[in-house]
Amino acid sequence: MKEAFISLDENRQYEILAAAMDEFAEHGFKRASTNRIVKRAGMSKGMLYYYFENKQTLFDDTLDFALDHIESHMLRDISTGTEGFIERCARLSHKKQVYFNQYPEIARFITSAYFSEELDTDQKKRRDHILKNRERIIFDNIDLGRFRDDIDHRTSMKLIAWTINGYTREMETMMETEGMAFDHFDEYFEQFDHYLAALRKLYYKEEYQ
Amino acid sequence: MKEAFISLDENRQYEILAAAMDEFAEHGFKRASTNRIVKRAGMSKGMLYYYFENKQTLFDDTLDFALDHIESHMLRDISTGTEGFIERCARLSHKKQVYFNQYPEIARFITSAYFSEELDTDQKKRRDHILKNRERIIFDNIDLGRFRDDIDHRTSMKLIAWTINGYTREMETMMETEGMAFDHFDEYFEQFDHYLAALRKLYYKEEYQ
DNA sequence: CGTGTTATTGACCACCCTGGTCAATTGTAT
DNA sequence: ATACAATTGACCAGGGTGGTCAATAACACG
Repeated sequence: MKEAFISLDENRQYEILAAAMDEFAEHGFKRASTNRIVKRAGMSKGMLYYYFENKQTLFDDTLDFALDHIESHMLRDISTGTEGFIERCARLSHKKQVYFNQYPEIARFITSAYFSEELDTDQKKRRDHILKNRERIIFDNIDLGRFRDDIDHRTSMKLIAWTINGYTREMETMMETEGMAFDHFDEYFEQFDHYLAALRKLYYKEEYQ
Repeated sequence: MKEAFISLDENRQYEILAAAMDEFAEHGFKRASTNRIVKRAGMSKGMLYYYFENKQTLFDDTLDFALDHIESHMLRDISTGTEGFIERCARLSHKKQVYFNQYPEIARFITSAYFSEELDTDQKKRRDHILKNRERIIFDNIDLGRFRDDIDHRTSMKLIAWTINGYTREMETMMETEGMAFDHFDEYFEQFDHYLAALRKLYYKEEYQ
């Protein structure tokens, strides 16, 4: 990441990084092609090496950017006071959904990095640290009193988390295959509320439904 | 697929096809390397072309084999009489789990083919036909009377399917990352029964729990 | 206008891997 | 000894790789 790149217009920076993220996400580091990256970004081969030292630092800088971005955009301000587990899952899920919709390149890139064996030790550490944080926060400050008592609370939480993940996964694939437009967005949230109401009826005591 | 391959020992045939499936699953048709396939299969380059015409027919024959295999091993005898939806999902999920565990190469290969744009029209048709069948059977002959009536039956079925998929997905990733041995298999089924009992308590009328 | 600086190009490099071939060798059964 | 099947891996032309660099284009300042 040379000064030439840093002094670039911010939007142009993002376009280039997005091209790199798309390519790295699809092929991994080793099989990613710098030729395809410059083609995607609409620039010449020379410019890439005017902006970055080499393929490795391009990848490192891109990963740094992506992790910074997801930390500051998705993981900031997700802590709250006490709430029900269903509400917690729904909130986090919604936040994730919005982020994935707004920055699909970053989301895909980080997802692929999650399974990658090509990261160095520091990068793996940072990636795992972020994921650990997310897992911790989901069970923090939950009002367990809302759960019906004839089912173990841990069991309820597992089942609810699986259910809501299933719903969001189905929506994701629907959006990917059909290319969901913004007018379906309301419909999506209506449906979501419908299912959440059902979940409350199933898992909560009557007074919390 | 020349006679030389057909007259081969069946196990050896499978080893070679498995090597091809691994490679195609990981890289898709175009980026798959015949050199890596022969290395995985432990044979020389020449033999591959002694057994198959070229890369394309190798892929076609491999896909044919895989689709035949999954049809006869996983999709045969999955129809039954009437049963509850939870029991249906659990049964199909279990069957899938067992198959994925026994033939992971085939499962991965077909999964990758599901998203592939590199198939020809006939191959896409056949692939979609198999998947359609599987989707149809899941809602056939379900005893809807078991569901509690204060929640819409379609809603219940959606929620249950997402939940059980979530569980099996978690088990799959656990097995992939930790390399689950057979001694954990019992534990896995115990847990599964535990969650199924909870689901029955949640979604069924009292007399069916 | 000239001059110096920065941005930008794409032809070019040596290298590696590709799908596929084939003459040569080994194994085997008669 | 002979015929035939199985098996090898060096080899091919072609294409893609990460990376370089001399040549320009664009622009700023005087």
